[in-house]
Amino acid sequence: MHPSTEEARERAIALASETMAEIIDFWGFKGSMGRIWTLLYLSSASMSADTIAEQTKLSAGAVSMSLTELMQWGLVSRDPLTGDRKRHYQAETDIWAIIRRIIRERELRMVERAVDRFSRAVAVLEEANAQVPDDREVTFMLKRLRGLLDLTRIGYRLVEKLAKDGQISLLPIRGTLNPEERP
Amino acid sequence: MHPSTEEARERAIALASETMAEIIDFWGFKGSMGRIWTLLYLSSASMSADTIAEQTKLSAGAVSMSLTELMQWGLVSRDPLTGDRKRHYQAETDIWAIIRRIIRERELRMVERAVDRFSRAVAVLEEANAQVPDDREVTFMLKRLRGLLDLTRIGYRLVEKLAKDGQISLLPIRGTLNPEERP
DNA sequence: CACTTATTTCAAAAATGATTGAAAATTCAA
DNA sequence: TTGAATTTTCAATCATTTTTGAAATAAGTG
Repeated sequence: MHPSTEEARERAIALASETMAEIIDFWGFKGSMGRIWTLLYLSSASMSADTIAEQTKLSAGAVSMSLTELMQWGLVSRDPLTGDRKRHYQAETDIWAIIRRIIRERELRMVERAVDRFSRAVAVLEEANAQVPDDREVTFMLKRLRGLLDLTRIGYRLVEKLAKDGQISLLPIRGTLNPEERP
Repeated sequence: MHPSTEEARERAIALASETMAEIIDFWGFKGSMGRIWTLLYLSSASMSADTIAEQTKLSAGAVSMSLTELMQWGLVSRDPLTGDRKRHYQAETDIWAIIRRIIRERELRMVERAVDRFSRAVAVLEEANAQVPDDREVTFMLKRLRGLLDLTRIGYRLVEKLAKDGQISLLPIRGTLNPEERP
């Protein structure tokens, strides 16, 4: 760690961690989680919470909470071998494994919930339709809602497959998205 | 539109539009955009802004702003044939086309920006490395940062392909995500 | 143990994002 | 044109999320 490279290292960290903050924020995590992960990812040595706080200019509390969440998602782990009172943290580097876990534990659940709710909406309308048949508007809504439900189910299988083996083809979607236009 | 089906229709709309609000919010749009789109999508007739405001309990201003944004993303269009002073709006129903447009115009740009910024970070370190060769830390950071950049570039090509023809395989990613572990 | 240091928790503050409401601008029918 | 109706804009308000800071808890050391 030559001192004269410090400025360059700092600039690189700033650029990379801001970028990662944006990406991770887009995925619904706090930007500071992205910054902390990047800081650790770009450091050859593991870091203590107070060093992280210092470098990211976050409070001790914020760092503690972010680290907890990062560890819950498996993005960061504790360094077991550190001759120090303080705990040290290191970034998980298998990014593909991280992505799969997040897809499995979060995106899949979201799509699952969507399938469930769209199904309930369809059920409500089917019930009304049984009571009062031939209501034009109910028939229309049912058609569209079933299309949405079909699509969401396809999405579920896609995300499931992606989480499982990192392979995906969107081909089966085409042509089923506009159910009312089917022959 | 049999009056006795009204309650069922309202329940179905509430269920579906809440679900869509969640999904769209996750994708970084305002939830109310999802609610408005769903309301229009489930209606056989196009709707005026004030009807939308009434049904969604949003202010005229919020509806106007949301409709503008929805039209910019091609999620909603104006109904050209309406014998009415007021403008009427209708939902775009080709969901696959919508998804592709959003991927093309938004996700792709985000990944593009990320590639650019990671490249700049790499350039900064390469410069430092030329000045002061053999700095262990700079070397380490370069290795990791190049891995991140590679990965982002693969992501770019993937998203590009997805936007272009709705087909994607993540297979090429595997094995390149952990660059320091390559043979 | 007892004591110091490190970490977590959480209510309050700050920051950010969404919505309102009313004024300004635009549209359209007469 | 004009003027009523509609739509847009935007500063202010409201709501949500993130961060702080300090007290409470836990962990490690001698």
